[in-house]
Amino acid sequence: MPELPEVEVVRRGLEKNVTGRRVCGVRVLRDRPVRWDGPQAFRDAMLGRTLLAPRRRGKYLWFPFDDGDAMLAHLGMSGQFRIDDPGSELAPNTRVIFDLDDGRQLRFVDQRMFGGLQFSAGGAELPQQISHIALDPFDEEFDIEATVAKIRAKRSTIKRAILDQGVISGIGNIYADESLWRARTHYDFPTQRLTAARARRVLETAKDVMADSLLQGGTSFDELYVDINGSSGYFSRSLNVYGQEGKACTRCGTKIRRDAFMNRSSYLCPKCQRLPKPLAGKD
DNA sequence: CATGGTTCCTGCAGGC
DNA sequence: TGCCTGCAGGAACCAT
Repeated sequence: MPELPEVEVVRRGLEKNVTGRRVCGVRVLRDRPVRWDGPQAFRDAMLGRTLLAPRRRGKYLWFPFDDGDAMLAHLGMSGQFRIDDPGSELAPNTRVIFDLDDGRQLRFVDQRMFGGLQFSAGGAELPQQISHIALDPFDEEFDIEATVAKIRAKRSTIKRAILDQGVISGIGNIYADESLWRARTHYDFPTQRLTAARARRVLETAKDVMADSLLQGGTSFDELYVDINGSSGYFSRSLNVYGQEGKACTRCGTKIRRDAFMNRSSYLCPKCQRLPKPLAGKD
């Protein structure tokens, strides 16, 4: 599932391959992933545009045009960008194809179609559609102390807070679990009871985990996440808790547990990651 | 307004 | 064998 490191791997691949290219053809094979004003309008808006180096905030990616507009993209669960020769076989679930002026194609592939593409008028610097998305920890302007304060002010729990893209962007279920394990913090730790030091540690750890993953090309479990050439990353080998139910914690040997959480999963070491003592009750 | 639950999608694994 | 259910999950959307 593409989270920040996976999206960044894709962005880097695209940067090398689409920067300066002009879009001279657009084919929408499936309407659903086009999240803007219908496929025909999208096609018209994209035709003839010259792409600059793709940019990223959190899990969002956008292609600025040389005229100030942009195409905004999100990979969702299973989205991929591929650069291919026009004659090559289409990957299953290819949704949109862009012909580039160097004779190659940029293809958007997405099995589950949680991802999508949209046109963003004036969005080259920052698409207005994502102005509510917080900075990610790799952004030069990311303010860790402000983020710590934001988290501690919430009436929620730590994992919900770091998954909230309006608080800090780029973190999904995998890196949330891995970060909380490394920071020895339970996913349900109440945000209001976090010390500033613990909140800071969780955020610093999240950046570390994602940086480590980036060095290995991201996390891949199957064909659902690959880079622009269709290759997988290797970080799945380094996972300590995510998907490791029943295996021994690499720190203490306790069996990793899977809890249902937010209609999905949370993996944790029940010994390393504990809840704070309950506050004295009113009764 | 803040918070948390629901929903969109497809393909695959596991049970019967 | 084949059908059915559950599960994977980002984020928009909706209800409280």
